[in-house]
Amino acid sequence: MNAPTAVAAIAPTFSPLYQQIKALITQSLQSGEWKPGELIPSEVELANRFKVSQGTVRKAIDELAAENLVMRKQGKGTFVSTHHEARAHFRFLRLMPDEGVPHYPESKFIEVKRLRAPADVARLLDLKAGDAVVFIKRVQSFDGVPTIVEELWLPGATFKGLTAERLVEYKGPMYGLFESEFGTRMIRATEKIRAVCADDGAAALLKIAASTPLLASERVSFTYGDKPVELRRGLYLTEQHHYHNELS
Amino acid sequence: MNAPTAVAAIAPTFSPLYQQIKALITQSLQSGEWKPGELIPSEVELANRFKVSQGTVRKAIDELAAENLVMRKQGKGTFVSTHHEARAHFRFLRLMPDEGVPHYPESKFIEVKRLRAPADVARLLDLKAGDAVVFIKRVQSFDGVPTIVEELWLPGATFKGLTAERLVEYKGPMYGLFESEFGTRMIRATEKIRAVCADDGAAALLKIAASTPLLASERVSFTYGDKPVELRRGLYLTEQHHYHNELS
DNA sequence: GAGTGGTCTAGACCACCCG
DNA sequence: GGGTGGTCTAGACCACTCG
Repeated sequence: MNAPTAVAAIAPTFSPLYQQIKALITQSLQSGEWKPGELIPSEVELANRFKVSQGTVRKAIDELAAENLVMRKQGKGTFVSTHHEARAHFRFLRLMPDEGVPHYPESKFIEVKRLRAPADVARLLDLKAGDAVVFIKRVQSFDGVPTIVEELWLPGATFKGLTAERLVEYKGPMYGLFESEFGTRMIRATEKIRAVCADDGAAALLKIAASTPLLASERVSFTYGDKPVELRRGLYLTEQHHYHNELS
Repeated sequence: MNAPTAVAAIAPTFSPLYQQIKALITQSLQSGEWKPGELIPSEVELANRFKVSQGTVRKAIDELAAENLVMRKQGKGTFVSTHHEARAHFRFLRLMPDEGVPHYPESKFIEVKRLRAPADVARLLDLKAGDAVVFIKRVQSFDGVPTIVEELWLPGATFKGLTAERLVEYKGPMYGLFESEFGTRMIRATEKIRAVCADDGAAALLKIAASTPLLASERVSFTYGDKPVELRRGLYLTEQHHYHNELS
């Protein structure tokens, strides 16, 4: 493996063993061999399966834990991460109340429909313009105060059978629903944030004056293999809340 | 070490060896034994010094590297991180151009003076109201377009001798100056972001209409030991730029 | 070729959880 | 008491850098 060839090696042909193990474990996560919330085999068991030492498996799992794909619990084992836990809820929700403890908002769905992807949406979701997408529009409120108006675009192929009923009856974060019902786990996301003036539509939904300044966020979320699976455009009212970020 | 006592242990008295080593190395970084940009002793050397195995030193340095306090370079050694490098420049500057490659803005200083800390500033900087602080106001421009107006508050005791001249003549990011001239390295920061309307002052400096929506950021930066050493309140024009964030 | 960080192994022991 | 992850060690070898 990684033997020199007659021509100079262009690409880095060397891949550490623990990275290969990590890739194998990731495959099992992706294929659903171990589902979110479940216990994965112990380190010694995986070491035997892959014919490597425990230390090598350990280093692979270390990285997966750092990327929030699994969670280690001393004395119990290693578990597949899930969006169904308090810990995970605030990983993607960065809007915090200026006073008081963070909590999850209530959702009201305005619109849920299937349509064909506009060019800009298609580009961000790695689809072709005209491909089927699910469009969702909702308003979220903290303690009854409408604060977020959000439009989501999801690849239609992945989210077949997603209806307004499913969304309404489901309690908890939407990423939990996506994970349980559609086998799609959001791993990471990139966000672009700017300041804008509320247009008439947003102003009406948030019950504020038009031209109130709002935070505008465009988020693209990715699942395994860096595949984009959600475009979310949100407007945030930041009178009683702020977007929290840690720079490190 | 960590011996059981007659009474039940209340606090977790156990601290892994590598954490203790990490703390010792951090002390040396803080004390200036190894300065930013410099090479620190090799892993074997540190292992000998601390009478532990190389693996233990390695794990300590692994964490320091993950926290951006040091940088490893295979074949060369481990270096103390510094803000004088391209890599570091965009760790704290999250405003990116919508088009084109990120680059550093030019600064124009509006005001540099020493005064007594208002109550809110004192609280965030862990000072007493009335303590001496340095106040800086500046405008930053990308390609000649004024885009950021920023007010900084710094503890007067730490930044003795900081003058407008030093700021103006210094080329490069301000954190580089703070590091080189005042021995204060910014390690991490927390940021609160909201949308606001430009007031007359900001509008004049940014050459925009009053009531243009702007991103308002309040950042508190910390040095070693989680000590707050900078409060920065910025207004960002997001017509041609956006605040970039990675959620993971 | 010597020195550095990076990988891999094997084995011992510790802290934690649970039946 | 037996299983799990967590720590620590000692030693071998690999990849990279530089004189």
